[in-house]
Amino acid sequence: MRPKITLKDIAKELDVSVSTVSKALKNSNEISKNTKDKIKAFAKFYNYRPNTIALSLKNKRTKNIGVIIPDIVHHFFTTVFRGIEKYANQRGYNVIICVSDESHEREVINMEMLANGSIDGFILSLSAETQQKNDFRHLQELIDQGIPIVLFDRVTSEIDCDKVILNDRDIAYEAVEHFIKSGRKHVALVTTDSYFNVSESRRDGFSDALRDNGLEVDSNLILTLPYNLDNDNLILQFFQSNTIDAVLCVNEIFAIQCMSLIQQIGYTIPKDISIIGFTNGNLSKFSNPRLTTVAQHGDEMGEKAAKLLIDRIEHKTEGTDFITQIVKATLIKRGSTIN
Amino acid sequence: MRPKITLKDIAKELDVSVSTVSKALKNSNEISKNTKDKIKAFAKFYNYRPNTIALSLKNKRTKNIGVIIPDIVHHFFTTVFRGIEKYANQRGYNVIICVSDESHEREVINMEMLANGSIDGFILSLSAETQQKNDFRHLQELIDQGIPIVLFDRVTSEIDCDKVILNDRDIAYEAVEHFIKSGRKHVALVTTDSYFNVSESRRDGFSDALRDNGLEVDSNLILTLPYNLDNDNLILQFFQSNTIDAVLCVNEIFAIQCMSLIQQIGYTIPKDISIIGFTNGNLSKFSNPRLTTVAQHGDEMGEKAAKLLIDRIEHKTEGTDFITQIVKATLIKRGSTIN
DNA sequence: AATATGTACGAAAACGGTTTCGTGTTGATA
DNA sequence: TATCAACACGAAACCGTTTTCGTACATATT
Repeated sequence: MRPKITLKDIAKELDVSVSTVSKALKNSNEISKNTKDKIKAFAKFYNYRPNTIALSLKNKRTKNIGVIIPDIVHHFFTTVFRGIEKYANQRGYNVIICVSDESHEREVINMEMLANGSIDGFILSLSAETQQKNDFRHLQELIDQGIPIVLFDRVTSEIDCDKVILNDRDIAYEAVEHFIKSGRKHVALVTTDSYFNVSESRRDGFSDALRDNGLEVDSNLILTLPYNLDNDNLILQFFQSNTIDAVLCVNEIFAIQCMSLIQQIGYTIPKDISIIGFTNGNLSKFSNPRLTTVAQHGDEMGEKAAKLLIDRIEHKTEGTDFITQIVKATLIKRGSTIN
Repeated sequence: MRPKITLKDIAKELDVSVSTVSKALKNSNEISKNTKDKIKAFAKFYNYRPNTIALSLKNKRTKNIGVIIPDIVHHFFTTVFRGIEKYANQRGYNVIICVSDESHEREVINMEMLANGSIDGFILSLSAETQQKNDFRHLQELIDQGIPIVLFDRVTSEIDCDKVILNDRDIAYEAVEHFIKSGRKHVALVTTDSYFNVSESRRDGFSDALRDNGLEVDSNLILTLPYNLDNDNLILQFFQSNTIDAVLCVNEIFAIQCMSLIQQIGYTIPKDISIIGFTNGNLSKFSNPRLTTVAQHGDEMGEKAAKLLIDRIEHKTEGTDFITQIVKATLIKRGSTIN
């Protein structure tokens, strides 16, 4: 075993002081060429790398950013994460990730765990429970301590910080108009409980599009599903007891479930019923027919969030107001709608 | 802004020494009850939390583990990650994750980046390129430095360390026998290039099962697909120009693609052709028919890997030989096979 | 010859903790 | 009353860096 070498080791071996070694390796012109060459050669030979922890302590900057997401086995969040990681690495940052599992408590614990020096800032998407409880004290606490935070996708207006969101309302509007343009008149919405800010925005876009096109918003055509349960019966009943010729689903799973059950009932997609989902993941790409879907551009959201955060950490946005960036979703038209 | 409070701050405020504060907060009996109470109350009021970085430097242990995976937008890897994170958090560890994106260079860069003090050990699954090049010097280097490593799923016999793998050969064998028991005689395999150790094992299980059941291994019935390309034509041609009544696919995407194209050709699943895939993700759960699949129990692999690593870090396995743990896959029988 | 100017390096403090060791004060014991 | 242990605390070292400041020596300037 050949443990890592330190400045002190080099200094002792070459019979100079630690400060000389440090300066030599930074090519300081306080040190003679001769000494520098000697030290550099030695350091290179023994593959010297400065200890990151010591640097963090000294600089009070870790070059780590903490990411808290509600779920990791989830297409959208992983794409966002990929965007964050890609951008952060480019700027020399590591990413520490924690999963809140939709739990408020785990969100708080994870953030507190990381906030004691481990990271320079947070990127997070609120857990379901946090949104439900409307309890953001842990965020405010960290902001008060001077730790920058960027919220993405599941955000809240209660906290003043940089944010990255999707144009949820507008893309839902666009999706519904896409239905209407192909002659659909009975457009349904399958959504989650409204404490999710994104669900609310999507519902707004849905309703606005109907009204603007002279259609009535029928609350019977809005199905609200609990998050992680077996919803098959609710969905079946919904489509059997209502006249529906198009349905917008706020996520991919709902869309695929609906598609499957609709077909099971005996309807043909998109002839009888058109479907549009959110999240352009593999489920949408490989379904039969292919699912028309809202691409949320998670990579882009991640990159934007990381840029906002790192600029804030490095004081590049010193003094400027907090920024909310909007990522524009795209409607990917495939076989589940008439295009 | 109210920055974090340090031992020194408390000491100054209460007019005692830093050492007294430190001891008091650790409830040392060197300190009088009176002083302890005073210090604890003060610390609690100001929400004192020891600085993790300082502790890391002192203890030469960070309580961080590094995870390197080839891809994050990937069901299997995310489930493994979830297992790692869950177990690691229980034991007070954070998880730093980096994505190699199947690139050898990124794998090396990421590991070097983390190896300078940021983490106490690594859990990784080799990138495609690393397996292809058979270049594991970066791993050996870290092991020589005394940094423990646990490999999972995509492992190599060239490196001596703890490992967690799936019983790939056996489960492939079981899958093929499942086909044969329902009367299938022309079993095909859709796989990736063999430099993946897992693909090789699965191919072995496939071949062995055929031979053991008196069937011939026909190399025409083995389709090797490149990793991330549009393979539709290759697949179509494969099924059109061969007599096939069952197909084992080494991953979920291949399985879903095959299912879709097979149906497109006009065959019925599972009447004409049965399908089994690997990875029990959403694609398999929501396909039509539901896909019979090999559940790889990523959570369990992750937990096992994390346990092995942390035990190694904490010297609980001091001196013992390196361990290879095998996770037993399960065949989930659904509609794409005759059960 | 006295002074100024570089040059090349080392000592020490700092980051925020933990821990070992030393020490002044108190009360008990012989 | 002298001795000793127990108690309660502080000083200092240490982890691995960076950086400021001081300084010995050589050379240049007047």
